[in-house]
Amino acid sequence: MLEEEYQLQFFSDNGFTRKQCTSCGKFYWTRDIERQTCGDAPCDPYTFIGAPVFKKQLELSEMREYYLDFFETRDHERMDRYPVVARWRDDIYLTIASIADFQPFVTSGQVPPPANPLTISQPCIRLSDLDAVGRSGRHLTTFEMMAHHTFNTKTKEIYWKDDTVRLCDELLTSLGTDPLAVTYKEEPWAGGGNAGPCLEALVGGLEVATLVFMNLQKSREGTIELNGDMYSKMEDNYIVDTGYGLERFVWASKGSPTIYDAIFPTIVSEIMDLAGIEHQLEDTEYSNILAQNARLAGMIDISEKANLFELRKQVASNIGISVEKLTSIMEPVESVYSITDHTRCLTFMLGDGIVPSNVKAGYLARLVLRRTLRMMRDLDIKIPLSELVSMHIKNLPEYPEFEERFDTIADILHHEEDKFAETLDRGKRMIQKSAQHYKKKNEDIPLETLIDMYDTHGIPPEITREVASEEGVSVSLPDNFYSLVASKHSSAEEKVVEEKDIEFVDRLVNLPSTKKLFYDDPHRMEFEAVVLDTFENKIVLDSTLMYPEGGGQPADHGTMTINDHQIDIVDVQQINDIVIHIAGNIENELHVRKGDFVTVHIDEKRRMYHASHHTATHVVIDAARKVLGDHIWQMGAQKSEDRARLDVSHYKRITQNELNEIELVANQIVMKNTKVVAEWMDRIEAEKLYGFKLYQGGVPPGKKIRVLKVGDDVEACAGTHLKSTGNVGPIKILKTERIQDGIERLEYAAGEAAVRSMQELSSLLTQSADALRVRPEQLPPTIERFFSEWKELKKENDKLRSDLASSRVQQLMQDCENVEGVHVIATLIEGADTGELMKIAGELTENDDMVVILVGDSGGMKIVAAASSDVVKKGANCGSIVKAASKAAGGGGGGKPTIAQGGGNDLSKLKDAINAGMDTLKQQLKASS
RNA sequence: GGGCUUGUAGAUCAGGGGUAGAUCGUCAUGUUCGCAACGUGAAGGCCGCGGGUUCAAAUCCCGCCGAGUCCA
Repeated sequence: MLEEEYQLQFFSDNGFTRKQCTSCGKFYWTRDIERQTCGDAPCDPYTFIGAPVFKKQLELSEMREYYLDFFETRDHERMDRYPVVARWRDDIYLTIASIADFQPFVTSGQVPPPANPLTISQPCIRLSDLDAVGRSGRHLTTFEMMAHHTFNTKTKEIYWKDDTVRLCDELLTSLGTDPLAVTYKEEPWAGGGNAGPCLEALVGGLEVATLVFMNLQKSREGTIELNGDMYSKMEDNYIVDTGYGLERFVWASKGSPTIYDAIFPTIVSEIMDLAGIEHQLEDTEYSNILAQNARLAGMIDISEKANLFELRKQVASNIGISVEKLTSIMEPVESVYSITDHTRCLTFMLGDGIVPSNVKAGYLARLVLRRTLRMMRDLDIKIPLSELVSMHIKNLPEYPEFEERFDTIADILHHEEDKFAETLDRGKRMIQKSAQHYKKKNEDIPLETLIDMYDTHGIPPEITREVASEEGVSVSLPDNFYSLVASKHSSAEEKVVEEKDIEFVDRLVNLPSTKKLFYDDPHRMEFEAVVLDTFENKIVLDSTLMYPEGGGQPADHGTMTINDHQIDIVDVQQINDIVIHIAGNIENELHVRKGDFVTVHIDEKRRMYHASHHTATHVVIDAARKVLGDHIWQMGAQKSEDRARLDVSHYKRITQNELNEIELVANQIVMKNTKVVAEWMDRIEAEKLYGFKLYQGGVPPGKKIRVLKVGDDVEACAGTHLKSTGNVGPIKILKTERIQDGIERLEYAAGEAAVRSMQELSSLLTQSADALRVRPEQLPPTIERFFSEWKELKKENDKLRSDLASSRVQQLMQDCENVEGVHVIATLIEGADTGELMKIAGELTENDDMVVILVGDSGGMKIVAAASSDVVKKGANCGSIVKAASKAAGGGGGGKPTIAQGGGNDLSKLKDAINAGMDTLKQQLKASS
């Protein structure tokens, strides 16, 4: 990054000099002429622990208010926070920074900022340093990024670097920071396709703020290189993106040994009590250990296991105790810190409506939740998670929405606890079995099993080791366990590259946006338009009434007439703002040219069916939310002519009662017959008015969005709809399906389709009832009766068959012939199937010196041979007897020496089969005698 | 979105082409004033559903449904 980017008027006016750090070699700005190092760890150790850098100690809420108020009085507009789950983004699940609130449309300039300049304190969640949380003394999964942002354009600059640094500096000094202690380190920043110069504000070894001047974007033609990527200047809009860590400010104001003791001391101490740990920060020796640990951890990246050991070694030697002693002191304390942090993370996640799942954001919630449960288990903390979350909610009165949602949150947590307990139980049984297996072989449990337990069954390796050692089998757990798991995945992954009509897309760039008439004129089904371009079977018009596929609503169909020629339009797609009509029945050439006038008729029925299912979808989600709760979010939707489906987030299976209730409520909404209202609104205004619930079906681009109200549901929606809910007609929910953990799929039909599906259902009923000669309402008991009778008859049949078999045994004994000194019975048993033959054979061979070759003729030819064990000793092998016999019958067979079965299709070969069997038996007996 | 595992008696699981099993639980019965414990015996299975391969499928293959889990 260029040096002049950092030459600010503010620095020269205020006696700053630019220096190079003697330790890391990076450049920084300071007022302190004596200073040698940049102020950042590891060049400078933490000095604020035990010696706060601010004059006053402030709690989280006080500090947040101080900050927001500071910027508010300096002409910044205060913004409400955004949710921690980034519903408005499709590239990230969680809000990771304050600027994420304004990406991508505000930062790209497509949408004007909600205020300019603005200030906000945005709760963020980052799970990338999960292992360091609790251990480093400073890492958190959840933090608030306080920020002031400006969005500057070519025509209007609010403020840029000078004012940004000035405001930051004023803020720090207003809190009582010694101006000489503040340094600003130059550190170019890049992320998410943008980049720019950046200054890190450092006090007492702690980075308290990051001031990013975003003025570059990734570009192939760019001339500025950063981290191996090329960037070019953004001329039209350049952005001040700052981030001040609220929790760090509070920590710096208190100077406590760890950030955790600064921000939620009461919860930490409550959990310490529960874990039976004496957490006496007044105890100077104990406090010193924590402080030493945090100071050194500030200088080492402890996500590596080896580094953690190194940290322990240093702290131990500084304090003069053994590493083992230190570890035994630190580990439980670190776990408590981590539990405290993680439960706060869960509070925000669940409070903002994430439903734990095995996919997407829900998976991240479950990951944090299970980590927490594991640590609680290790510390033998037995209270439910909901109580810990409840402590956080009480501690966060600034977030009343969490309190409101607590019942649902607690329910979700209990549900998750049960699930994890079941997973662990299942896992333990598997490990016990596996351990016993290896114990017999006198071996350790192999690494493969350890990985499999985790990867396939979700059992953490520590638990595998623990359970195995209870069984007396040892397991070696390598340090790089998780990367071994990861490598197992990466080797199996492959990517499929999609081919696109690049040539066509390139031509689209030069075309104007297609005028979409279907919003203003939703009921007109015929229009004329001018052809702007064609490509193979694709036609672009200047305007259209045809709805392109989008928002789960399929494209309109129709016919296009040009002169006397008719073309079927079988698909309509939208690329950027251009609608493409795709023809189905072209033979060699499209009889349409640029500039032609065409008349288009839309398949009205299809459109109406789609519209009706689309409106019904909004009705159903409204009903689902009313019945199941506010955590219901649309996770996907698809409409067709005869049905529609909606995927919603929900943490348990929808019961039949709930389903009935949803169906009822949905139909009540229909019967209320309220108007369906669509209006184009300013995006920011709509978000302010309705919140992010707008984006159930994804985030549409653009400054203005189409806001659609159906019943109490308000969403950004581009689909075609009916005029009022009454027009939907009946809604019949056809089924639910759990497509993923935490996601339920509802399938339903609306209007005519609903009537037809109900007719189908009742016809199924009457058909079933007719088959049983009963009235439909008699079906359940009748079927019950039939089924149990069927079972009884089956049993009786079995019993009779075996009775029959025994009675035949007597009779068959008379047909016994003597072959090579053994008793042989070889005969046809009419109407017998394999099972019957087996029974007879089994019983006959209870006699000594007995061989039977039985043939049945039920469903083809069945052959069973059996021999008593003494004959087997004499060389008889029924497997080969049956093989030979069934081969003669044109089939195959086999089995054990004592008993075997086979068969063939050719009943006329019956004699041949018996003879072949006999021959084989004779040979066997001869051979061994 | 991708990967892996899995579905057998009320529960937990074995069997992995050749007559469906074990343990616990249930019921009956014996010993007991009664209970527990124990002995003896019995009941209890569309082997998730539907196709296919085969003489033969719980078992192999395909599809569907259900459950679990790791990752992006």
